[in-house]
Amino acid sequence: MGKPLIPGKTIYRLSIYHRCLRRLTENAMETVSSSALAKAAGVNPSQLRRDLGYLGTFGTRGLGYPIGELSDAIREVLGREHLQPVILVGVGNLGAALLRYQGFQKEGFEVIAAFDAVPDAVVTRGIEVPVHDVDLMRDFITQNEVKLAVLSVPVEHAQEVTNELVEAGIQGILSFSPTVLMVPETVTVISVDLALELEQVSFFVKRDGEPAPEVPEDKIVP
Amino acid sequence: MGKPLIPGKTIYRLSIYHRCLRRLTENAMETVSSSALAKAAGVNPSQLRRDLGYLGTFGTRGLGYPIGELSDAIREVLGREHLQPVILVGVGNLGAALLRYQGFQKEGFEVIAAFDAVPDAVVTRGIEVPVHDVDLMRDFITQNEVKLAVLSVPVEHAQEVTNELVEAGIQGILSFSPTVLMVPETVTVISVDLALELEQVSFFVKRDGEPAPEVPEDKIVP
DNA sequence: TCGTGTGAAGACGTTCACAGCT
DNA sequence: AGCTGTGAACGTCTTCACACGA
Repeated sequence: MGKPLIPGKTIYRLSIYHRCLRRLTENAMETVSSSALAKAAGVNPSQLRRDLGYLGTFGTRGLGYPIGELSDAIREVLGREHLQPVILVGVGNLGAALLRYQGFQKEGFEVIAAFDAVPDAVVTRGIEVPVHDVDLMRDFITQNEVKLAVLSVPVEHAQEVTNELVEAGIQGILSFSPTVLMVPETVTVISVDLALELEQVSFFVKRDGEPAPEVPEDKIVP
Repeated sequence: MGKPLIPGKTIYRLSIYHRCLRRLTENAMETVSSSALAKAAGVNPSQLRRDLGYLGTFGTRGLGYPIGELSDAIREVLGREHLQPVILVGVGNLGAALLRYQGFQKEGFEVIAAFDAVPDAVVTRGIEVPVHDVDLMRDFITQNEVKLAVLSVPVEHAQEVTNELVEAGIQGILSFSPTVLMVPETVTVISVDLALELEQVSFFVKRDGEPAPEVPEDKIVP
């Protein structure tokens, strides 16, 4: 069947719009125009209308979009009607910080457990999530039907742990390892490579004060 | 003048290639073919050749690319011949983890100082970088001619701190705040939004075990 | 023969511009 | 008048396919 697929980039922006809409709701607003929401999200109004077009017809010409309905529609498309349980593997510097980080909760994700090769060595100050030995990971995943994992193990163990995750049934991985992970086509991996992002910034900073040569579309916030 | 500009996405991949090349150098290799390097970097060989084409003509037909020369050429284009000093602002959970994180150093960045509104409250275990009061930030930036900053303050202070950074002369910001930062055109901002990335993964995880509907090009690692 | 370099085609994403509804 | 929805133009990125050098 022909699918009315939504482009990946649109999905990303829908998440942004969703967050903006939430702030508007708190301010007891009822409708937004494409130009207002676009400004808040840092995109072109035309692009916003195109993106929202993928959801169906929501706006009222001359008026704008109903915030509540729009927000619900986005949440449904993103598949975020229900809480998604997440596990985190690798409770080192970064992993521990991510466990203390409140941002995932705010966006509706619950990190229900963490795993580490040496859980006893983990400094659990400020961490409320239980940290187990990585040997227990597989059973935990199957028993709790966890689909999402955050991977923050050292790069040299990344592929190995990924294989375990995949075998246990994980279907999506947010990886912080600076390496290319091999996974079956059915598994989604998104990599956040901190050093690489810094390198991007560095490139666009000219040494002699001239303006940046080009705009890296996605990530730039005008 | 007509500029032979390198596309933003190519810049990003050049960083990846550079890292892969380093690993090859360690293994005492002298040349690579586009297909081998492409495989390591997780991209299409054609794309790799096109990307390297922006650097000039390096490869030898029938043989491949000389690793050393290629690596140097990329480093030059990326402007990474010399160490770039970086400061970090906001030493909370995430900020502290980033200070302990070795990945920036590995990629040739030196975090020379950190700033926080309440530096005394910061747990500096394992942190070698000095943490100063944010009041000292401005002078530090001007005196040390720092161009790059990592921003990991709470979202409600992000814009305010950004303004200070920009006024002090910072030209590139790697931000971890889930918000749109307003900066002059001369300043580059790249945002890493952790919750949004997790939301991306979540979307591509189907609830009924069918394969992912589409590939988010950039981030996916095949 | 092997593998680069590149014109040309194709896929994709963004923006314009305006018709049409309220 | 104000603002959405969308065809069409435009620009960018990716991939193909093959000529050519080693």
